[in-house]
Amino acid sequence: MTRAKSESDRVMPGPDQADLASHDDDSARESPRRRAGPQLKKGPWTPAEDAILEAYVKKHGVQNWNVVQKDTGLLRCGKSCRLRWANHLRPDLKKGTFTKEEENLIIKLHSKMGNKWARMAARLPGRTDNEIKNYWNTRIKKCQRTSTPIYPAEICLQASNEEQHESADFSFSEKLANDLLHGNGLYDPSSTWGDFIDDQEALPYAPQLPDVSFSNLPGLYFESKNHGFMDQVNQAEVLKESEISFPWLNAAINGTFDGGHAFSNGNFSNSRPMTGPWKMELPSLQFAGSDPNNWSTYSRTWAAQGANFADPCMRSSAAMASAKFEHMCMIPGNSGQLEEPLPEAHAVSSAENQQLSVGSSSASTGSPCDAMVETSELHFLERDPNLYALVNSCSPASPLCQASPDELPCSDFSSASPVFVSDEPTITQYEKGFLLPHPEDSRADAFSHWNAMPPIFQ
DNA sequence: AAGGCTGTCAACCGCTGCGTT
DNA sequence: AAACGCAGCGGTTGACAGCCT
Repeated sequence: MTRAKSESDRVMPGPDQADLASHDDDSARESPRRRAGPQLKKGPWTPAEDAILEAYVKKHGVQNWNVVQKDTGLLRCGKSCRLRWANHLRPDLKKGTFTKEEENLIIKLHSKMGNKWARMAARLPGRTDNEIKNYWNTRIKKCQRTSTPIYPAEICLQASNEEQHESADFSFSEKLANDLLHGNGLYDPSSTWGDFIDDQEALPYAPQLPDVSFSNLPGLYFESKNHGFMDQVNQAEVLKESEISFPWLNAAINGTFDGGHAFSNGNFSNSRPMTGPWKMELPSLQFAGSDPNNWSTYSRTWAAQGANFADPCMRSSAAMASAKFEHMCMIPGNSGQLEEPLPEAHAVSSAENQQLSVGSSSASTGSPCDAMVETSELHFLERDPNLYALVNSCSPASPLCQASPDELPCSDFSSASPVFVSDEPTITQYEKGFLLPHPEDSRADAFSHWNAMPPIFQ
């Protein structure tokens, strides 16, 4: 849809109008925590306010935004000033709709980064994170409505080719994420895992598997509004598949148990150091009850399921989701957010061998695994012989399973920091050919809109 | 013509990381 | 080490305009 007015033509409300609006705003949205001081305006900026802010920034530069209000008399908080400047008044802003090239770039970047709008904006000169975010959200809606792939094949292919030039290392995770993205309407059902590994022409456009898969892939299934994931998945097969298709996963878990190494961040690192914290978001699973002390039951229940996945890639994806979910959710004694939903999981244990129906609520609502898991609690494998057997049955042919614990993409479990929050990267080395992405390239949210997936998931 | 729907945009909110005290 | 403040980020919401029926 084309807007009648360009950004620059957009009619700002006049001062009177804005004032009226802001008064309404203030009375309705006044924060009780607001500090004493002048009543700050909210709502649309007036041209006069813009002029004041612009003049101030041109004169003093971008420094302490909270000072702006004091110095200029603007009745806007520092945050509001900063936002206004960054998104509208900056001289280097490019106005107007995105060009086709920019759109393609956004799609490509999103396939690599996920919802890292600011980072994407840095790659799009003159564009703001807000613009990109709005564009993407609109795109998501559109794709959802039309059941079209979020990542068009040509874009993915392009990204694939470029990445092959950019990196000499074939990223296992990228391949894997590619696999997952095939589920995004782009999946080639003829592809096998072997092909996946061997096929250098496969699309690495959606790299950074660990974060992708673990934080978001579960939602791919769990958030499906029309079908319960568990209605379709043979969990035993899923777990088995995980051994075949995701040796590193099992190896990682193995490492956790055997060598004190694990993917404790829920992320893997390549040779570059991991920087910054990592929070894993997990699917929202809604059960009728729970056993607060036995998440492992869940894995057994899954393993007992008896349906089939139609294609290997979906199984692969599910396997990852499954394994990760188990990995996290079976950890007893999780603190924080995990405890609250724990009772819901009780039904799982009491409903063993029954098919689970998985809720479709958004991942943001009280997921059992929406938690920061304490590393000190990661002895879950010891408590679940079934899973222990599973993870130890990792294919010996897989590179990572042959790797020593030190080679595994795992962080030190002895750390007291939360499992999925990493302050200190400890993973630096991988089996050759299985390099995992740098966190900064990780698409933490790339699959955050899986509920917008085409019919293959619906 | 009117109302509903959709797309676009701007802005706010809460959270997090980081630097400073 | 803890508290605090600031900057930045991502999610969400509301307003508005255009399209469709």
